[in-house]
Amino acid sequence: MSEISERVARVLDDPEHWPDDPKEAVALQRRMADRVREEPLDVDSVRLVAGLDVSYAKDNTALSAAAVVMDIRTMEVVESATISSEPSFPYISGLFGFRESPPVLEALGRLKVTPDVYLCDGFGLAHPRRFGVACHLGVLLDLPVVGSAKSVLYGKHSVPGNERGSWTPMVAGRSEVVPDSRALAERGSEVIGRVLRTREGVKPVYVSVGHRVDLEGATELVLRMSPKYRVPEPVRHADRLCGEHRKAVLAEKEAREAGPAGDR
DNA sequence: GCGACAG
DNA sequence: ATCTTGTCGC
Repeated sequence: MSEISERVARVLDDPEHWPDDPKEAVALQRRMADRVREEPLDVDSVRLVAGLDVSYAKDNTALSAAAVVMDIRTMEVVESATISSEPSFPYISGLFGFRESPPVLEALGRLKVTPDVYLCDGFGLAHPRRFGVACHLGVLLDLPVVGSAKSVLYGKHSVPGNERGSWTPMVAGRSEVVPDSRALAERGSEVIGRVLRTREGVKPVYVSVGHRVDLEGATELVLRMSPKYRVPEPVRHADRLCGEHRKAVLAEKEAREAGPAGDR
C-alpha cells in the first residue's frame, strides 16, 4: 500500500472528519482553518501534478471522482484513477469540502504514484471562512494543494489584463468586482487569492492557496499547467474522466436492470 | 430581512 | 454540477 493510500484510509475512517449536520460542519471548518499553513512552492522542483474532480448525476443519486497525475515537464498523463459512489453530504455553497472530499480521497487512494502537488477545482483560502475544498483536502492529508476555481464565491477583485499570465489580487470581502484590487491589497487588505488569465481573451480562473503552497507558486503552477486551455490540464482531464466514468457506470446499471437474467 | 451562493 | 441544440469565431 502506498503512502498516500494509508493517509487516505486513515482520514476516511475517522468519523470526526465527517459530520452530517451543516451546523457541525461549519464549526469543524473553523477549527480546521487554523491548521492551514502557507509554504513556498518551488514549481521548478515539481514533477508530478494531480488534478482532481467529481461528476454528479442530475438526480443526485450517484457520482464519480477522478484523479489524473501529469508530468509537468512532458505534460503527459502518468496515471489516472476513478471511483464511483453516492453523495454523502448535500451541496451547500461554503461547505463544498464535506461533499467533495470523500470521493476525491477514494480516487487518490487508488494511485500508485505519489504526486508532488494537487490541483483541485474550487477554492482554498478564497472562502468566507478561509477554508475551501483545497484547504480541506490539504489539511486532511497534510499535503500541498492548490485551488483553481471557474467562478467567484467570495472576495473583491478587479479584472486582469487580456494577455495570458495577467492577474489581479482577490481581497477579503463580499464578492464584488472593483476598479483596482491592487490598490486595496497595497492598503493592507487580506489577500486571499488571484484572478489569473490563463488564456488570452478568455474568462480568467480564480487561484488560491489550499495548503502548504504559497500564492506565487500556486499562480505559477496553474499558469504552467494551462498552456492551451483556460482550465489547468490535470483538472480538465479529471473532469472529462469522471464524467465518462459516471456515464459508463450508469449504462452498466441500466443494462443490469433491463436484463439481469441475460437477454439472449 | 434580503440577496448571493465554488461544484 | 447536470441537461441540451445550435451557433459564432478562429
